[in-house]
Amino acid sequence: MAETKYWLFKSEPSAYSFDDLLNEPEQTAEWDGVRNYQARNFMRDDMRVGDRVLFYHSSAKPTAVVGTARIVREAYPDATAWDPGDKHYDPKSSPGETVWMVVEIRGERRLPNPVTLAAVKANPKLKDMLLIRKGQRLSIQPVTREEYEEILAMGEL
DNA sequence: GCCAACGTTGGC
DNA sequence: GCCAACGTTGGC
Repeated sequence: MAETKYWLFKSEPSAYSFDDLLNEPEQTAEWDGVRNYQARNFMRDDMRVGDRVLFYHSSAKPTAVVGTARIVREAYPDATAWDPGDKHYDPKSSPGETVWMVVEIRGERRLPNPVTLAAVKANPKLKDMLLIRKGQRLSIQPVTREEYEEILAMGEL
């Protein structure tokens, strides 16, 4: 059996929040609109059902990890890429020649105590997280098991 | 609203 | 293949 992996997904809550995810049927949503090759490669090549996800609110007050989720469906083509009316339309992609992919995630649990970016930066155990690396903008990032568990511990009161 | 950092595009 | 210009991300 493949080893469980750990991820951090960023979302601007004004566009799509953790509450939005929890309000979906089955708390499950397609993670579409990703238009970055590195993030796509993580989804396409590395994510497996059961992998754990930290859900992070960017451009929010405060910016924080607010909940957990799981990968519930592995990568398949992102149909929003060939919808001319979609915000993330990309003419490079077509049903015959897929460029962009999605996975599905299921919202799991809201953290009682959201772990703010400031709290992450203040914790020496988390000093290597990509999230706090200068200039790091990836919307999907790998996280180590240790980092994931530290965030969860901080997320309890 | 500003702007640094980064990825992508396109001219050459 | 280089690199300047441009668009986007995201913290502040």
